[in-house]
Amino acid sequence: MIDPKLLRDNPARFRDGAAKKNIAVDIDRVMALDERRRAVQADQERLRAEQNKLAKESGPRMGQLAGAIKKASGAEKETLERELAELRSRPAALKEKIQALDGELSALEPGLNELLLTIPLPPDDDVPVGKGADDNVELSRWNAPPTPHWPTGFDTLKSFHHNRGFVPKTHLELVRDLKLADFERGVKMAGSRSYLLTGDGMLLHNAVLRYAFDFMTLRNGFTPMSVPVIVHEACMVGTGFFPAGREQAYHIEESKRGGGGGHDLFLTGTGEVGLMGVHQGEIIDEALLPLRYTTVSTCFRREAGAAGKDTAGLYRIHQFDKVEQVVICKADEAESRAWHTRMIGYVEELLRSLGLPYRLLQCCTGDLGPKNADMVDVECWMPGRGDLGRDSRPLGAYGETHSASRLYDFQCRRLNMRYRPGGEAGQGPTQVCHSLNNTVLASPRVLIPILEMYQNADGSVTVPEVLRPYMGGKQRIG
RNA sequence: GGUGGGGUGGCAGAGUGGUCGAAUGCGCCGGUCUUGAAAACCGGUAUGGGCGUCAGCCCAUCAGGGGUUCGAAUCCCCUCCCCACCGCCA
Repeated sequence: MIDPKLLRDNPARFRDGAAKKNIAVDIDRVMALDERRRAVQADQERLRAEQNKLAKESGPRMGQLAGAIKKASGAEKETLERELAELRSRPAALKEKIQALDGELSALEPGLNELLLTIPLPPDDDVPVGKGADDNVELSRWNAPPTPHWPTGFDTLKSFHHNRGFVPKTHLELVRDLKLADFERGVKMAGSRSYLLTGDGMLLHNAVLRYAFDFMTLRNGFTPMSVPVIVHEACMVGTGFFPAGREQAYHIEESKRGGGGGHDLFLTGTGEVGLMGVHQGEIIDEALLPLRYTTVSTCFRREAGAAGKDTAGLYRIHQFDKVEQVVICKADEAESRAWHTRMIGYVEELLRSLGLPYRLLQCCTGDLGPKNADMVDVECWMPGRGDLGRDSRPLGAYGETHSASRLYDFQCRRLNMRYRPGGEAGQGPTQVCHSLNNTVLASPRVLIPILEMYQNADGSVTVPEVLRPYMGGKQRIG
């Protein structure tokens, strides 16, 4: 959520931000509702103050009178009753007014709160303005240098054949021929975009996840975590995936079961939700910041609206596993930016160690979600992807494998995660934390570049050297 | 799933209709004393929101929601969570 105070001070900034992101929100309506709410609230508070004062002043007298009336009779009783009735009439009138305002508030607030949740975080000024993915800007490329295994290295400007001397198979062909995955049975069991990983396919999947997890925890000091992947709606709203992405999440309607009770639950589409939810509603000890968490978790995505897109293979699927990194730091733009660079750096180092050519893309404003101020995607080279050449074989293309988001306080405000500057003894108000997140590695999607890049002319696949310890020393598949 | 007991400030723990945003202890911060520290003593110490140029004022919050009442931490209803025992279970 954005800071309502900032909205009041500078609505134009949020109007612009939403426009740049291509997100439709009626800022003027939010402002009007917000103003009305505060006016009603102020009225109500004034009346309450009066009510409290009256209760304090005349309350005890009322008690006395009520007691005296019980004992009294005749004219005396009548006098007392009259006095009591008079004392009661004023607070009673106040109460009616307060309740009327209460009614107005409860009619107003749900709508306002819902609208506030839909206002996106404005993109940073240095994010290029654009309509969609086509306007993203390439920041850098990394091409695999020569190795003993591949003396030529790999240059993505040249064809796979030129680089390696043979025509590559696509990952679909490789997993079929090497029996690494089974799409037919996956679809039989769970419908489209479902799959099984079998044999060496499963081993490779586990190996690369474990390698990435160890890379973040053992080598880079991130705290290893296991977090829930079925969560309450509050976690989804708090992390900013709802309401905008509601259609993307699997929904478990526990509340609809017989017997009543039970909260609805949602399957998370990324470990980010679980990691960010950990400290929901907490005031974090400043000395513990920045929190650096990493988790490996199964991710569930409905892929609503993606019908017909990337339907084949391991690219776009409903269930996958992902190592995710999250940083929760102080409210400081420079620190947030520094972490962003660092978190992308981890991914670059990881991909380089795997020998996978990649590029960094600065996402344009139109490609940002509601919750980020800035986002950098990492795309790996996938030889079996892209347009077909004259031989009806794919020419190769970059495919998104990572996404690094910088969110300022957008998430932490919704999650109510704060810290007190100056620590325990610190004076002054609490501050909302900043948060960032970035993929470390998602599999099986990353198996696509691994299999396609490491295939050999004879149809086998070499196991990347860094993964061999995680595969019992195995050097080759097939 | 069954039965019983609970949920109060950073923590522990009082409080069963007004004098309670809340005793007391611990912790924490500041001070006195001390060569220094400890002890002792004194003072301070929740969060969110609104108004105000400042000083400050006001409102809300005792798990959450609703109700009774002039007035609720306290009474009533619902929900959630925790603990104990029993049952079931990977």
